Amino acid sequence: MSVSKENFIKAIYKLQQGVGQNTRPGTIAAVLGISNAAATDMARKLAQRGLINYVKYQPITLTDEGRLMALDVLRKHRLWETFLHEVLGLSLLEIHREAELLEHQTSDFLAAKIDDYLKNPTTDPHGDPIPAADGSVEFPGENVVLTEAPVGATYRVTRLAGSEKEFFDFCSNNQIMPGAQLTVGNRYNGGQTTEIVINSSKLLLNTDFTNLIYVRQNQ
Amino acid sequence: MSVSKENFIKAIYKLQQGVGQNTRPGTIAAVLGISNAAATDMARKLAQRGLINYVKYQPITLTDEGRLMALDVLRKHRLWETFLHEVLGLSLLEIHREAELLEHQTSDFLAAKIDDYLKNPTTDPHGDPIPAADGSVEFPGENVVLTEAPVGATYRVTRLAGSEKEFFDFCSNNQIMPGAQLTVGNRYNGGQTTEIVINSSKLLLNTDFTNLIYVRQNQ
DNA sequence: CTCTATTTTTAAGCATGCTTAATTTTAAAT
DNA sequence: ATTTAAAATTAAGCATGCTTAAAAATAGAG
Repeated sequence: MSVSKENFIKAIYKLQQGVGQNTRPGTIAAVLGISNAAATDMARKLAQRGLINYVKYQPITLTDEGRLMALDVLRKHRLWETFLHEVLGLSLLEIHREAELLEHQTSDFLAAKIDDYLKNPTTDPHGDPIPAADGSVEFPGENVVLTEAPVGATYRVTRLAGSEKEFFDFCSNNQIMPGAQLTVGNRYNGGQTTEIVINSSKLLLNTDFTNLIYVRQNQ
Repeated sequence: MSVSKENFIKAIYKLQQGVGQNTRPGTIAAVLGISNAAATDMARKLAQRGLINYVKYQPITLTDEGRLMALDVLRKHRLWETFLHEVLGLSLLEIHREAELLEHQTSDFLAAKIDDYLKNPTTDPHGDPIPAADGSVEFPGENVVLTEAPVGATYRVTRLAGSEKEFFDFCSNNQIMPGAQLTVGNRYNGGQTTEIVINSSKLLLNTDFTNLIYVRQNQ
């Protein structure tokens, strides 16, 4: 399978996971940075190979085979991220960039070796679950996006879902990382702004950041 | 630069290193497993980009820029081989196969991180020199191919230049690896067969294997 | 319910990196 | 020196994965 096809399948999988997102050609095209026409074209090809369900003008869904392929790529991506972070000390931003390339050139054999070396981790450094070789995934339990976490409670960060330098720089400058503890102090702006307290600093975050931070309530 | 172009440039570099080999399109095509026509075509394109010197019907040479590119790919290949061998415990055969893919998807940044982690190795597990980031290479000193090593002397293995499973299986079954000590006992068959003693076993090797084993005389 | 704006699809075209077949050039043998 | 075999080159064609532009379908606003 080609890099383009793997990325297309992966994009569909991720869009299906996200809330308020759709898997229409235009959305996929925007994610991948290609034209709508190219996305439609690719959809036709992948449907023919039995990887997606595609009816003209309808949203796309993955077949079982397509889902397995997406999970395979995601597995390799997240194994690399974990490896690059824990072994080579790359930052959260850097691991994404490198894993994006390496994921497509990784044999099942090599993935298994990395998995062994890391002692079969279940989440990557961003807090995303790492699918097993057979495609099974343990979805994290009672996670909630920070935008919607009730005021007054204390949480642990479980996941940083961004991919931009600005976001990771901010997180790293403020010790926001999976495992970190924070309290939601208040909400302003009709819910657009969330006040959190972390490491005795008070921060005001807008939804562009709080939508990317997932937390789990303590106890 | 594309994977095809990188592999083409790399093939030229390696053929230039080898003795009794040439850098004509047909030879390159055979190494890469493509048609002569495709090799000629690629030669024209790379010459246009200033990476090779190409005159119709003449052997190809690398420009300075092309040589640097070859060394960059080779550096990444050999860093990966070293890393996969030393950290993940892959065999000499396995590291080649995996590095062949990873080498093209490795940023200079990542290569530097791997290099640091390994404490700047100068040779890979096969005994091949690892070019530095600036393209400088330390060629091993008084190496000689086992086919031509004088009879009666004792040597250390410096390099295993093969890429086939059969060769590596044989080497690994007989403790032939960089650093191993051996004595050349005799030569038969008009030089086609070399008798060596290694680990108190006597082995008779033909040129298809002795051409791939490099040694340095003790002291 | 109709019109319009948006999205999707189709069509045509392009670069890359291959292929096979035909032609040209070179090299080797007599 | 000439013939012949091998190698290199050119030409034509194909699949992939894109592009832009035009046409068709859909969804949303009024």
